[in-house]
Amino acid sequence: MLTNSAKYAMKAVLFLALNTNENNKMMVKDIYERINVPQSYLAKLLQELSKHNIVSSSRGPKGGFYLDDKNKSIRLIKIVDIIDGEQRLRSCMLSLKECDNENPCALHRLVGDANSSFIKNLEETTIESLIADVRDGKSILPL
Amino acid sequence: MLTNSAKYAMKAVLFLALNTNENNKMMVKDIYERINVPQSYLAKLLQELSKHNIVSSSRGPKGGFYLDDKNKSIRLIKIVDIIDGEQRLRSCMLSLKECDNENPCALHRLVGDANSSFIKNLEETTIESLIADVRDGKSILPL
DNA sequence: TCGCAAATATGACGAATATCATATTCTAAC
DNA sequence: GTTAGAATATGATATTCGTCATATTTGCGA
Ligand code: FES
Ligand code: FES
Repeated sequence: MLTNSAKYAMKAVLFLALNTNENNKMMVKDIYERINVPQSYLAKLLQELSKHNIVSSSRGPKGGFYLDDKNKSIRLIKIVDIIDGEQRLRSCMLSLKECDNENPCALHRLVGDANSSFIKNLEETTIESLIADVRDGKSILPL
Repeated sequence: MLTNSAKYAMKAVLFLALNTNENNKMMVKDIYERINVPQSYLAKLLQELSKHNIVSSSRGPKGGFYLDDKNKSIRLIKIVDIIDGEQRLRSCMLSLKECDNENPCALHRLVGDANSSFIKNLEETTIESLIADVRDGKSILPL
């Protein structure tokens, strides 16, 4: 479903959303232990996300990664599409084409609307709204 | 979610369920094109499934793979657990532990009951009942 | 302006998945 | 029995994913 890289990226972005802003940046070396992602790997992922403007960054002393308000309004789907590619999440269980409700493969009804509703949720949910749940204690940021 | 191998295995088993029985076996070389799976790869998968008694087989002239009635009453989950291992399907979106509804991670509600209901369906559905849909034209076996 | 602290770029390596190939073993049929 | 046709066992290779390491670039602060 999601690759490990995408999960790490999510954790990182969510963590940044909770702990940073324009005036409060964080460096890779201060993040990786908190979210349990290998340091260099995290660096690479954040650089990739930065290149695509999902997260913001600045170099030099006092530099680091952070999320500004614009970043926080980004939808989750962008993260996984950038890290995993757009295909991975959307391919059918049996063939390699996209799901087709008209001509469902034998497994289609087993997965039900599960997958498509998951995708839809990713498309609709912004980083911002997701972390609200964490702040409210409705969900947690594990590890 | 499912590995490519698991998808291939599913296709193969479903195909065998539709086209074989004790008196009507099929060889790898007559199957692989029909389900669009590389020949040697399919062979390996079927051998693995055979070892675990998901499919039946016999060697020598007139031999091949097939599904008997007992095989057809097997539940789909066994196929994926054997090919992918039991963990893969069941790990949480963000951490590596199993999902916990008490302490849901930030993404838990996005995937909703999607994943767990998919697993449940796999646990409940037998090969037999699944191919009934194909026979009835309710679903297809793609590629 | 200089030096240092950070991200960035690049690429090497390892591990798991996907694929291919071949030698061996079993067995039905003659 | 012998033979030929099939699965089986084994392992080599390719590709993708995950991880690590390092040289380079950029910009803040003294
Ligand atoms: S058509 Fe195959 S999962 Fe939807
Ligand atoms: S607790 Fe993370 S997906 Fe369920």
